[in-house]
Amino acid sequence: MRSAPTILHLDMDAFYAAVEQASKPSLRGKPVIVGGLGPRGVVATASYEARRFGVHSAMPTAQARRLCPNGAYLIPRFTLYRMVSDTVMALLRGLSPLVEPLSLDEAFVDLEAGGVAFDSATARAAGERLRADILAATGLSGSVGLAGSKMLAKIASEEAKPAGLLVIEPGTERELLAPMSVRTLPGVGPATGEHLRRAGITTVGDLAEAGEDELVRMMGRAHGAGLYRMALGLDDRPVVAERDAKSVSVEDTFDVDLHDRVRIRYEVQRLADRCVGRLRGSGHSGRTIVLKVRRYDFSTLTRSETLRGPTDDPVVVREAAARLLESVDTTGGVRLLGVGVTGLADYTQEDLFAQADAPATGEGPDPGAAGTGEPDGPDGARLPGGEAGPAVAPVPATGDGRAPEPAAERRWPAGSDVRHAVYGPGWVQGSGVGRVTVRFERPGSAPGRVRTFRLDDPELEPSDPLPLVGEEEPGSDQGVSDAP
DNA sequence: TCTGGGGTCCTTAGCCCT
DNA sequence: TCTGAGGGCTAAGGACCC
Repeated sequence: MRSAPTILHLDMDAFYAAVEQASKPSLRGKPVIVGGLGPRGVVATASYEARRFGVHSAMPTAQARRLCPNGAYLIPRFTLYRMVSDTVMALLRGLSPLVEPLSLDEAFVDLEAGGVAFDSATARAAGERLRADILAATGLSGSVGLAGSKMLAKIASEEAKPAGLLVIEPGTERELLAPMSVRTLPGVGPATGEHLRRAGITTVGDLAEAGEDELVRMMGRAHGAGLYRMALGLDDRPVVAERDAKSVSVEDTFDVDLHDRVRIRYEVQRLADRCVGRLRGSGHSGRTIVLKVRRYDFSTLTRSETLRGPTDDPVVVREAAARLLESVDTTGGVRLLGVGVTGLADYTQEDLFAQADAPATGEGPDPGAAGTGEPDGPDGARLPGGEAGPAVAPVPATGDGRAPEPAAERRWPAGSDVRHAVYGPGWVQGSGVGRVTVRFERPGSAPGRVRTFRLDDPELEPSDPLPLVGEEEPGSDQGVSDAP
């Protein structure tokens, strides 16, 4: 806890939705909802216009559509969000070497370590400047909280939303926190909130009054003691740049529950391959393989297995996941499957040998001498009769069932980027009954026109997102090359 | 028509070892 | 030799966050 409010928390306002509005001029001022669009999708971010209809994060998209039938419903475009996020994080790093990103749209900055602030006035000035710089660089607004600790800086930015800045002066925190709901505190979610409520504790003041012993008795050692300290406004966690990842995982929720065991095995293999792809991409190998299964009734179970050494071999991960699946009862159906790897190590050449030490079983279809010496090769899970190789196995002709997947056809998810040979860049507004509707506009343009094409129109193709700011600065030339 | 995806941290329990 | 305490590791589940 320091004596000047020099820890800054930045939270971009309705980030995904705001990026979409900046990117698609026709959506500015309109309700925009970004999230999963399938029957089981949920809202990731709703614009402030959509929030007025009662739409909020984590709400099922189907419910959002009922509340706000005229909103624009878009799939997330993480590539673009990451680009914008990189720009914002670079501005933060200009303030201090100690920047701790929490997600694409949130970060802590230690202003003191950067030498840009030493008291209230200088901290506020740095925060105001930052907001202006972010607006200039991205066209987006963020909210800033400044305080003497991470917890309070985060609470401050929450209170400042949207598009504001709030400083919590050291010394004032206890009286400021006292009347707030316990749910304000980080780490207090629905379960803990309800637990506390049943004990008559609803505000942070109640929490402080309850005392540490009582909270530890109720919530356990770590949680209880932590809660008590937070209630007093005490938090001395440092801002930490460069956190190491601890696990990598992928998961899929299916539009309809899966019952067919062959299909379930196949999906687990695909997830294992995708997981390894991500693992390798991050330069890691890992030792513990985790299978996650969410059943038809939403009950979730996990099964894990720890190997003798870290691996990034798709065959090893696939086989471990297949073994784990054999211990799970899937009758009744599964709605979600996931595969993860924890116990991460930086990938090194030695890891390969650690895996290769046991005698290779199978016919070793894999390059790189990574035989998996697992004991008794598993059951029937050998199926996809060909490729043991890289990611995305094609649809296997499962001898004993229907094809697990419909043949790939061109799909145009709402919100995705496209380019038309004649009309240039645009985005998919909707599709159905053999048609796709595209709006032709770009970040710097006026709201664009809408045209409709056949789903298989050869002149239309998916494309990469355009940057929000930069391509066409006000002064520079306008649409020289590719506007029709 | 309920409830995504990618993470982190904590707790509990069983096992093995000292 | 038996018993107990305590640490480390593994496995499973739960809560929480964005």
